Amino acid sequence: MKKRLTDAALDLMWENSYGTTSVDAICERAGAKKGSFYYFFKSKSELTAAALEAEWNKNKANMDALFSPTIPPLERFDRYFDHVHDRLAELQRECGSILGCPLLSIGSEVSTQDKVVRDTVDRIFDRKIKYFESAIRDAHAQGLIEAPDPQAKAKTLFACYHGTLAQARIQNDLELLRNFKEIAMDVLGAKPAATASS
Amino acid sequence: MKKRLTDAALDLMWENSYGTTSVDAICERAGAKKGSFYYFFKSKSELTAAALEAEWNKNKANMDALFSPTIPPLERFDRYFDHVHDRLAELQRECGSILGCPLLSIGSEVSTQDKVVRDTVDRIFDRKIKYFESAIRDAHAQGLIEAPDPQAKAKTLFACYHGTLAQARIQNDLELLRNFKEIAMDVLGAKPAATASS
DNA sequence: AAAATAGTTGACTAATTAGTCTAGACGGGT
DNA sequence: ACCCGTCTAGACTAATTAGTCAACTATTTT
Repeated sequence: MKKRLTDAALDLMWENSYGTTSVDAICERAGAKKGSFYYFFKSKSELTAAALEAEWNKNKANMDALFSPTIPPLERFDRYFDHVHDRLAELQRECGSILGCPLLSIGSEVSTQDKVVRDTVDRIFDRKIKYFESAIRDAHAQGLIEAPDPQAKAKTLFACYHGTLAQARIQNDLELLRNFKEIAMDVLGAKPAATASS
Repeated sequence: MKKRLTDAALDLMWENSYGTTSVDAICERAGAKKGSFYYFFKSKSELTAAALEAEWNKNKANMDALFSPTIPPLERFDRYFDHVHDRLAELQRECGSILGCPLLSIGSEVSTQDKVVRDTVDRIFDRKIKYFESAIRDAHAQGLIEAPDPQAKAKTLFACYHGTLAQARIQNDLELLRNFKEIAMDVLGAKPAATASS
């Protein structure tokens, strides 16, 4: 039931927003009653933090696979961006909208008002950037890109990607994400032929 | 009074969010009563659209000056990013938080639910990108950067910048924006010496 | 001065909100 | 059979929400 509640919360907040997602609506979708909700979580804010952490845990294994050191470093990005693209396309079929990144949407919405959720978003962002950072460091070591400061480069690419996700959500346009691979290589300063075996 | 209402709305929504900014709160800050509100605007949603348009009009002259063709193209970006940085720093002194870009925060929050506001955000984004696009085209013409598709490059830089603004808001950290100039030049592919007279 | 227009007031509604509370269901251990 | 911790049920509160409305004032037009 705890899982049903966090799942329902994330679904609703991702599709709509934190503010417009009521506790009643979460309960209804989860098939729970108010009492259960407040048995497991002491507030909507805490549930949201738990939901974001749960989403992270659900995706972690996949992230580990996508960013496996066995894959050529720049190809990791290719696969990751493809994967997100495909998932957003699938969600669009279900709900009609490009939803972007829930961490960014929810984080940006509540950041000035809700410390618990904000800190959770912050923490998860940090973890995600580490994947970028390590792939960039590997790419640099192999001479595929020039990146003397892998962490800075990772933050840049991360920001660029999330900006694109946000735009895609606002404009409800998946097209922006279709060729983000090329944009990413551009941002990273990779030579066009450095990715695949061309 | 109409102006007082749109000003109040933008202030509150920028600092907090669309969802947590109530009509009552807007009225109180504007020194207006409910009746006046609904005399000028037929809904909270329409007021928001008006507030965003008003904010755009307030900034337009400044944007025109910052992106004046009389300024070397890459320097326009330098000045613009500096200007936004300074403004956000000033707002931080007033309210304690880095607020990011209201268009992105509000747009991302309401995009799946409010067509009026969403379309307004969309329109204003388009206008802003045009400044980037034309500066990039000029920079390309002068051989400062390689940008065969200025519009695509403008969208990329725009997305990257807004991603960084969003991160700055979520992490409440202005530092991310301090050296965005360098990041931008990196994204644009400008040679380090191409900006100033070094 | 009369009339029309523009703007203001604040009480009102009906719905929704997050969160509380008491009573009880369920199952495992003794 | 009994207890006890985990979990569920759903009525309840008190506050807040967006939006309405009819009466009022101020300003302009004729």
